[in-house]
Amino acid sequence: MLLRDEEDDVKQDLILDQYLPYRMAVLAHLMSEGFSKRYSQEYDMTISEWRVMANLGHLEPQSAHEIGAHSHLDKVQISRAVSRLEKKGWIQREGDTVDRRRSLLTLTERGRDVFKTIGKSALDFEVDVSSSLSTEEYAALDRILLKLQKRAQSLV
Amino acid sequence: MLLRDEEDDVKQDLILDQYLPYRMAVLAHLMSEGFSKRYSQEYDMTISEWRVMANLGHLEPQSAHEIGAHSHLDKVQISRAVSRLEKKGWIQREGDTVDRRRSLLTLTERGRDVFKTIGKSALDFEVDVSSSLSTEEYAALDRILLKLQKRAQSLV
DNA sequence: TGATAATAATTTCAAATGAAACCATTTCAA
DNA sequence: TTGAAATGGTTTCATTTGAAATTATTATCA
Repeated sequence: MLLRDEEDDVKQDLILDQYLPYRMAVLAHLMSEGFSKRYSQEYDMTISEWRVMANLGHLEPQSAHEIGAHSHLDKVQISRAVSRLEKKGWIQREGDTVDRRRSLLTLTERGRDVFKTIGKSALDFEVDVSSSLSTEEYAALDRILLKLQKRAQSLV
Repeated sequence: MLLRDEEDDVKQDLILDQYLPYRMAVLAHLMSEGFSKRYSQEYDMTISEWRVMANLGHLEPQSAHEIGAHSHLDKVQISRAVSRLEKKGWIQREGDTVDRRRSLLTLTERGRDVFKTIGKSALDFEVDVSSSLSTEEYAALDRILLKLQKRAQSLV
């Protein structure tokens, strides 16, 4: 499709507020701000750490590499997040006996509590944000994001 | 609205790929990657620099403060971007005679050429990414993003 | 087999970033 | 007026980040 402005001409010049990648960046930033504002009150946690925990909360055990494949974090970010989380006592590593390069990561009991608490608050936040949308709009957004992500992925 | 999963229960546990703020972050990142991949071939430019230039490309002159209000960049980022851009010879500052704390920024001729070239490529990229959407979907996305942004803004 | 390549994860080092301090100027209010 | 507060912008300093190098282990295949 061609993108057209109000006069139905093909878009000629770039206006930042009307530019999709910019709008996505701003919105993603606002959401991340808004959410981390909630949990950082109680817990000191970075985005990377949160993503690692969320992955483990969903499936355990996983290696750093597996988490990387499901979190859009690179191996350095994960390595750092993991060592911070371990220091906090929220996750633990166990050497993989089959492949000794890897460690298998699991949440500790305290880590699981933290995940549950923050996870709950994350879902609340999502509900809050998307309360501005109708059920149909939410469904449309889901479909559209899938398409865009697939397409954007192919362009990287 | 309540968010429901496939079994039509209210969402109970957080799954990262299905979590809106995460999906937005990933998509925004993919777009920014994809686009900067195109222009960074020819021009060495950061996101902050690009946003400053895009603002000036749309409206000149502007002070750093005005650009900040339209770019979601803080004053430190802008100050740095501006001095880099000036060093490259793409923008110029002129002291504001009315308020001598401010500088009025404009693109140089070369800067405008750069803006035009990259702006064109940015629009091409947007067309590419959104080619996966129908006209209706694109319109829906526009509406939805406006709502979400408004809502997210109110939650920060 | 054994040499080479590939993989998982960590470390290093330079550059980017953010928060707070700072400077210059302007606004406000007593 | 004039002194305090506010504003526009820059600098400083400590932290975070990313790319490339490094270490340890496993896979490949001649």
